[in-house]
Amino acid sequence: MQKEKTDKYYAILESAGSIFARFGFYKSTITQIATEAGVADGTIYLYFKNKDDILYQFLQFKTTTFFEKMRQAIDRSETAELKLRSLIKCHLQEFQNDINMAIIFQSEVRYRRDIAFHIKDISKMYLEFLSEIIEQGQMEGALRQDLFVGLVKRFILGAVEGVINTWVAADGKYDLVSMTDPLVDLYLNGIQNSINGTKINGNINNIKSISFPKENLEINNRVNTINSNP
Amino acid sequence: MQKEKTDKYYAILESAGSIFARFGFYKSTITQIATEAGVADGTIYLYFKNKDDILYQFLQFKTTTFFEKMRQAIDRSETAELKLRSLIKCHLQEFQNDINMAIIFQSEVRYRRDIAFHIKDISKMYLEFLSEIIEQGQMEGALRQDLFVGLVKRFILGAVEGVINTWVAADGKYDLVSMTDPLVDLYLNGIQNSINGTKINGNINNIKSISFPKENLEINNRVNTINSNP
DNA sequence: TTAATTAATGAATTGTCATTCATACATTAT
DNA sequence: ATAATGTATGAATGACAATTCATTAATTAA
Repeated sequence: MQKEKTDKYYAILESAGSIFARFGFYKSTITQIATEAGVADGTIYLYFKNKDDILYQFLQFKTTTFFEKMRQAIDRSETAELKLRSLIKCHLQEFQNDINMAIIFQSEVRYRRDIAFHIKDISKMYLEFLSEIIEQGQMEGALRQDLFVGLVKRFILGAVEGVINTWVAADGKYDLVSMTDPLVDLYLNGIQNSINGTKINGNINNIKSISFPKENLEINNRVNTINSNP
Repeated sequence: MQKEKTDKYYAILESAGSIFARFGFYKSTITQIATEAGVADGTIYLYFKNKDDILYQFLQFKTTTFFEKMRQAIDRSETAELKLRSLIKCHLQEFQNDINMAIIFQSEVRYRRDIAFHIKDISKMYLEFLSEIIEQGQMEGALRQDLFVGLVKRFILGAVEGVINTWVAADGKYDLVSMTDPLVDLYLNGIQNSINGTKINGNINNIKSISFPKENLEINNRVNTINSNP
């Protein structure tokens, strides 16, 4: 087992990302991953313990970078509202930049509860960021005092994920990052202390011009495994 | 292949639901399903084409009932706001009543894009209900005119699913249905036309007494498949 | 009551991969 | 130039599980 993270290591990781995203973890084979990475099947076992370990390391690698960027995005902003906006924007941006990661996070991670155990729970850190922001917002007086934080943070995370799922289902054909402001504005008009006055409805209107896909686009070019005559 | 939907057919379906929910589709075996249903392995093939077909029929069966109830819930209410409340309540209620279905919908369906093709896209009908409600609300003047409906409906669906995922991860230990009003109130304060006056914040405060689980509860009693020494 | 038909069984078959490992190649040290 | 060490290969192995099917049991018809 190689210790170094060589070029080959990363080639295998990225290839695995693309294969897992395309076929799902269980229907992906080592041979597929090896071929796409341009190595022999056996070579994979010089760098990874087994198939599970490939997924595990992929997630580990991606989440590390992901959360570092997220932390920076938050710290760069002052007020809770700006922090929230940065967080969501960063989330959408990173997923847009790496659709394989997006697909794997949205489907594989939720599915594989055993993986979640090893990745010290991806959503946990995210939800902690959100708690932090919401509580700061309440201190500042920008957010309502009567919020049930435990619910609000799931509410926020769930909604971003819903938007990402739609984007993934449409094969990433439109600009995801431009959803940031309309989305945050939807949150705020729920979270924001309305006594506080002026709502930020801003440029919500002109977003209508973005072509959001029809629902039935979601079932495009996928392999059907229900055999009619087995 | 039997045509009739006998007791045995339903026994197998429910058993499959429980096994799939427990181990995930790929790690579930026909033998497990057969044993739990109290039949022989071969018997399953008298009622189902293959393993995929079991999942497919399970979803078909569950969604049919689910959407019938949902349609009724909506039609029973007058205003858009009440319809939305009924929809969400019905959703949470049905999932709470059948946690196996909840688990399979939340993890398996999103994962298996090939299944979505056969189930004419579960979320599609849901999103259509939401469109209908939102547009009615805009007609009534209860909801903002400047809403981007395509985004708003994903926003709503995503947030409910986020709340359900948390509940599932906590093994359904708390009352999910009681999340309805706090959740809808979060939506409304974003969607609701604020010129329209009186916000419905109602009893949002006392919800704090419900013990929402800590994030790290999400990784409880799951089987770990990453073998240290394969 | 016996024959015909239908339903159920579970051991045997079969296909599919993950994983291994004997062999070959490459690189560095002597 | 040769040995020693580290990498890479891909055919062979073995485990596992979905599916089949010859056999048995149950039910219905005559």
